[in-house]
Amino acid sequence: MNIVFIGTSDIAVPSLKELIASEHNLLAVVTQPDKGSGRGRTVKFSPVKETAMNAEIPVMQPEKVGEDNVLDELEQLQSDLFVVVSYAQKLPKRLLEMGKYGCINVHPSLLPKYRGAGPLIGPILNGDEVTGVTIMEMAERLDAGDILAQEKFPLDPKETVSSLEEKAAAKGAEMLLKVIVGLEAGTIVPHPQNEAEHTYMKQISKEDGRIDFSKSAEEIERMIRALNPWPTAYTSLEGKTFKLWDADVVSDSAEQEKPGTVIASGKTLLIIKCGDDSLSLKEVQMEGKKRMAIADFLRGKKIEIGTVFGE
RNA sequence: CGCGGGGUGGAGCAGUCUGGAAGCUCGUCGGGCUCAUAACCCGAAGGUCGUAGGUUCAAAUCCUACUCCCGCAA
Repeated sequence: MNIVFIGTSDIAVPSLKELIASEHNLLAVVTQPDKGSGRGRTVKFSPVKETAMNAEIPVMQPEKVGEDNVLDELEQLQSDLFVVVSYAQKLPKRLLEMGKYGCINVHPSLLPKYRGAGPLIGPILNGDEVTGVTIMEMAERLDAGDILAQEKFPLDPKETVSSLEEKAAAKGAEMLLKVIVGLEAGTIVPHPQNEAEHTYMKQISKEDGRIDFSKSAEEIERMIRALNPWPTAYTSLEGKTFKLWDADVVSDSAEQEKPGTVIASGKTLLIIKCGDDSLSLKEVQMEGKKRMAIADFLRGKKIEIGTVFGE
């Protein structure tokens, strides 16, 4: 089958690699334009572009995929199918109807739950026990298309967005090839999403990472995992940003302490009071420093009991 | 040329401004104390102070270039 792949970030790479390794014919890869990013504004290629270039597949990087000249170019490719994974641009109707088998999307959540920008973050933030990957026929409305395939898997108690992304990317890639086979054979029956059950995750911003210690320790611990690797849950210490990469919930008997206060400090231990229960910090990062185990951090920095974080 | 912090024994840091014997808290190894210990006491090993060059009687410290790591911003 002739396929055009549309995607950008890391989570799209396993799917792209599967397609490259398959018998299908990749006509082109569409990805976001290179832009100066990172420290010192170095221009870096997207992970998808890297992969495509290594496989010597033509790459297109339109500023807006909806422009007529871009669509004309895509149309000339005469692709049977368009596969979209994490592209971050809305696709116009003309493109959705272009391929013989249409335009399918790999979405790392159990649609209709977690439509939108944070499908990986939602399940962790809410403490779900199960999540999954959905492949759907793309519709004009965001993430609302008919479902072609869906598979579930359990979330690890210490799951982070990074670890979940890896799992979902691998699962998605595996499902993708099966779906393509099914489309060709005509054995897949699309079924519509249950609109009544849909939930939506909005884009997370840097500010969402600031920790409010008056929340429960459990809530904060989930937030730490949900915001790893970006933007990372953070607070402040001595006027500097202090990121939390890992922490465990512990019960305490210091009900009267103000949230954010250090209630225990030792050579390998630092416990902060939260609104309900406390957090024992495991891995932290001080502004300008690398992330490190709490024992390493405490070796060079003494934290007195009573110190208050986030002020 | 976006802004900024940093690279010092195995780990985390101080020392750099005001050049003049390599330090702190740990870890490791050996010994002691102890019923015992992650506790305590005694001792030891372990460092091209990111790299290269320069200034100087003398450089971790001052000057120049390079490199790697990190925070912000995007």
